[in-house]
Amino acid sequence: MSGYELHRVIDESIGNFWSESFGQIYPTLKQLQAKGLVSASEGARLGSKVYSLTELGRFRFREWLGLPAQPQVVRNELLLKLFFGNHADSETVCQQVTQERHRFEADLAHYAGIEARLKADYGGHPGMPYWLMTVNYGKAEAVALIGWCDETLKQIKTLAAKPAEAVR
Amino acid sequence: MSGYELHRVIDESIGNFWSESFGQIYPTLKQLQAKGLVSASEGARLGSKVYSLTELGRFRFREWLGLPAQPQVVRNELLLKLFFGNHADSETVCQQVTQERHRFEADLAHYAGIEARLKADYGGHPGMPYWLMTVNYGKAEAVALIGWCDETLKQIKTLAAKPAEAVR
DNA sequence: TAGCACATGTAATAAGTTACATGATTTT
DNA sequence: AAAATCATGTAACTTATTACATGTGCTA
Repeated sequence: MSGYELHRVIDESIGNFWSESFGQIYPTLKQLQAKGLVSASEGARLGSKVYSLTELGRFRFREWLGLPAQPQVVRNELLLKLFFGNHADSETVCQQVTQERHRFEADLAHYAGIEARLKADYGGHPGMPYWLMTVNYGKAEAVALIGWCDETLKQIKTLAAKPAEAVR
Repeated sequence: MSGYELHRVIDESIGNFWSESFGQIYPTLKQLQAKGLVSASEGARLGSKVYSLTELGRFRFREWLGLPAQPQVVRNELLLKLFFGNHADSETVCQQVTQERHRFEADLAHYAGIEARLKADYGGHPGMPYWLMTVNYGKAEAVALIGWCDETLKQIKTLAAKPAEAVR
């Protein structure tokens, strides 16, 4: 597909856990072409290009699938702020946690939408079971962290009510 | 504290969800000093500096605590590979998921260690309840995702056994 | 014909890691 | 005396986003 199309498809399919900008996509496609991993042909419009994996590219792709996935470096601003929670008033901290809870709720709704659209548009596709597994990852995470938000909000309120007991 | 100490303390306290390298720490301390948010004084060693928050710095810090936490852009290589699971054999995919499961188990053990050390070394500290909340976040996430790993591994094995039924 | 979606690409900027260079102090 | 730890700092590099510049082709 074209770089433009690639961008849209990435957003729509794996947007929950991956993203690429045009500034990455276009230069990378050129590099991949230089390495012989993709080939370009004329698109429908003037100046547009349609890329396909070469045989070498497909081989390298499968090779990559077997390489152990590297975990990314996590930077969680909510937790950073929560860590210093005793320097803020409890309302401020609750606001932060509540906002995160809303975010996870929105994620869940989003996942439900994706799942429905996926099943409606691509029923029977061999990739489907794997696509749903990635959605389930997000769901499992969101459900667990909504539970954490609720528990944490309760704890913060308890702390605010009886600050003397909090330190025990 | 000194830049060096800051690096160590960050690793030991909030290392689960935040990290800073020397290449960030030293230039940033200088910038903070230029802005009047921290002040530097002579350390115990020749050439070493000990930084403290100024009153303005402490004010800005509290201000920052109230600003809504921004979620970071997630890039999950495991899910990216899993998404293309139908292009690999099921053993390869299982390996990836199993590796992730090991990672989460290791995280859990790590959190247990942190919690024990925290309670032993800083019992009664007013920050403790908040510190434990950040640990609990990691625990909740890890437990949920270990569950997802188990469920996913089961599904992949089912797919491998009856590929024809998989797509339904 | 105006506006939107399609389409490519580069430059400026941001954010951060790694490696290197250097040296003091403490511990073994 | 050697090794480890404490300590500062810079330069090179990597990775990625955002904004900008430019233009095509369809549709209301």
